[in-house]
Amino acid sequence: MPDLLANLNDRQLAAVTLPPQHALILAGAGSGKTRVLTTRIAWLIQTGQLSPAGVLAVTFTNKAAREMTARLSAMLPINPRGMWIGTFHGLCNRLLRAHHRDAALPQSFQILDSADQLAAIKRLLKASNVDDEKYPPRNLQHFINGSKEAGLRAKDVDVTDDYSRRFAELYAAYDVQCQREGVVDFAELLLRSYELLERHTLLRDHYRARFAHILIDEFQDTNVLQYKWIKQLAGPASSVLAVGDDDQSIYAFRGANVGNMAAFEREFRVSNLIKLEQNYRSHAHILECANQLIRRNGSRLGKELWTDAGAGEPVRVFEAVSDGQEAQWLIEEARSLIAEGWMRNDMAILYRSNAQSRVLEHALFSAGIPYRVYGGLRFFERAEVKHALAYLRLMENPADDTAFLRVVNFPARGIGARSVEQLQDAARAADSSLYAATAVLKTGAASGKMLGFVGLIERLRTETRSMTLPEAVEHVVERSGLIMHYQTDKEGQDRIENLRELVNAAAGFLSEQGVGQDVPANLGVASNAVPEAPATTETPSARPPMVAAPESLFDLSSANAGSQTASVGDGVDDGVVDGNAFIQTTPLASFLAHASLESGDNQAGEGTDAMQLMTVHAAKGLEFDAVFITGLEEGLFPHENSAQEVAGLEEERRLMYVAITRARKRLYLSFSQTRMLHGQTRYNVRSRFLEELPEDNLKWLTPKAGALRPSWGGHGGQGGYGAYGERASGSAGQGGSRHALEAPPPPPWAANDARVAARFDRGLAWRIGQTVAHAKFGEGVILGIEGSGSDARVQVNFGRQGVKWLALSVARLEAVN
DNA sequence: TCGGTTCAGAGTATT
DNA sequence: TCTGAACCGA
Repeated sequence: MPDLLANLNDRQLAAVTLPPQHALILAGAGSGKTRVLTTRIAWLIQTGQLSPAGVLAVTFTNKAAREMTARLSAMLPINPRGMWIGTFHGLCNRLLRAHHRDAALPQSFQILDSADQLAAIKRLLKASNVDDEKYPPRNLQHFINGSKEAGLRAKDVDVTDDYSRRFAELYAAYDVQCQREGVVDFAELLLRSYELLERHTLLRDHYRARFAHILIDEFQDTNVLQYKWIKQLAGPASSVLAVGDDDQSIYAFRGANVGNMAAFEREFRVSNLIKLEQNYRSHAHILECANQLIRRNGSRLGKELWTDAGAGEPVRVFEAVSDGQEAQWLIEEARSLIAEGWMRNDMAILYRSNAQSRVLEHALFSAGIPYRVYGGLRFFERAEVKHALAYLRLMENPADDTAFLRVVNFPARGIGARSVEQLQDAARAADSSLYAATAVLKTGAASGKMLGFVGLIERLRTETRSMTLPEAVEHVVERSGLIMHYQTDKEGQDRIENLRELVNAAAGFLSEQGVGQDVPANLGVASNAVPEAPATTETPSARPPMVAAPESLFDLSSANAGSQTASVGDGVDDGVVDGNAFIQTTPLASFLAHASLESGDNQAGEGTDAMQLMTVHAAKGLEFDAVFITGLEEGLFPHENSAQEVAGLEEERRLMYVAITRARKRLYLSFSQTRMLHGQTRYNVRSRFLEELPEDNLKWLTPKAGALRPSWGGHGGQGGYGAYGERASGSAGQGGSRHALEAPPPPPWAANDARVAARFDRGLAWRIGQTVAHAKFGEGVILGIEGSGSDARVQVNFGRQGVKWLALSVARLEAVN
């Protein structure tokens, strides 16, 4: 047996071999966090202190869960499937499937992703005749999710005025609608299983006794509800190990509550706080920058990274004239790295916002450098894939109105908005699903077409009955008419490819689950083990409502005392319920859940050696030999929407900290004096974060201009803007860049720069782009000029002081340079 | 039901 | 500048 503890440093060793008590591990970037987490589990099992079934390990992303599982199987000679390792949502799904009756859900409840949820909300607003101008669907969605993530049902929400009262009412109506349709949104997965555990004490006690060790990754990213969920599952005999890094908390905007770390320390009386501060990733110059920067944040738990890997190279800083020039410089730099043998895969370009990628992509494309952009549409989010899934969902759960509406007329079968509205009215009157309401519709051509659609779904269900999951998916993709529809579409080839890929995904899913490929998609694998078989009613009219009436919606408690005992006894201990959630339901249902919970990779081409482009957020958790952090400008990074408040600014600073700590060997920071944003050229001041880095660890590739002042000052003519060659040779002269650029041909951005330059000279005393000084606000750059004479006003970007309009007759401005 | 036009808005994002 | 959504006419 391999020695698990070999090569751990003292702190890591201490964390891995902690006694069974609650503990908080403050794990700095690159400090071997995942290794500690997995080795801890392996060590506990290997030393006989813990059985695999006693493990609950929670992550945020499927990727992290997969990595943990993979590392564990490499360390231990056991099948990690017996452990509960997964995302919060994945584990909640598992819990709810296993105890669906106690949770008042149909066994094959469907999961709404954010887009589905928004569609459901829009439908609700329309049905309730709500003015969606006054109550925008997106706001309501935000409100609902925010409330749920705080652990609040509609009745618990603080109502302060008519407006919020209406929101709360709509929240309640939305929950009723979801319940009627047998669907749950992401937040509901969490909240529902939280309530399940809260109300069913037997169930809760069972799991509390079972999970001897609970481990949570990225604890700084947990929201209030997730923390409550953990508290629900942690019993008197459980040990909770929370691993996180408050300095890498960058998701407050989506509900993460760093305060959970301090709360955990207090509420669990944590006596074991271990800091992992030795960094195995970056050279010292890079770490020094990270440390110095993050020290400016208040209210940290406190941590300083160190390395014994040596100083390495200083961090290079480049000032560009335009975003185009920034991109061009970056390409030259990347090219020389590639020439030196660096892998493109090991080089990343980071930016604060997605909009910045365009210029970079354009330049990379023109230069013929392969690149890969992270983000964007994921596989299961593609329209054609969602269409196919909607057919499958409808087969599984006819009450799913969201799925119904998505495909009732796709491919087009002559069912227009009018017919759908009629159907919706009928459904509302009968308090039934749209699917069931088709039987109620008596008259009109609409009725016939609707019945035809329902007939199609019924047929698909019957025809696929004895097929395996991939066969069934293929059958549906074909017979729904989707393939044929896309064949006539001239851009449909890719979509057809994706539909074929969906069939592969289904096959891959089966083998991942370790289930034979010959199991019928529609049949419960172990349906005998489940008290009630899935509903198999044939006709829509005869199909009973999927779930209990809305009145009983949140009555998860007393009435079920009997079944509570039963479900614990039923399955938990003989492994049925605690096994893979797949076992309790049909392959199709679990595949659909899988599709919702794991949106899939966003792009192919992972194998190719390409430069990696992504936002700083997306880079969290990754590392690269060389990293370019671009667009380090006030207003962009830190972003103008965040820089006004201390909390916002500190999160931006943590974001910068995350960005810096991605780099192993070489780090480049760049900013540009001008940047195209929203179709307009913006004049920017360099980011304050650059001032916050220790000068000793930096190497300026361009001369460092005075504080926060662009260096092009008052030169208005075009000459100043062909300055790239000038500038670059200057930096080479300073011994800066290794590959001096010698008077290149007019670069592609020159034209734009010339336009920019032309705008400077308006014959006024002040020019756009000019640097000025103000007694109170300091130095800034003129962004715009309005009016004339005594009415003349100028708009000035004072960097951290913000953008101000100043009347020239009042404000005393001085030209700088 | 479709295709075109018009308009507003534009940050980061996992499940 | 670019995108997505809403709207209108055929």
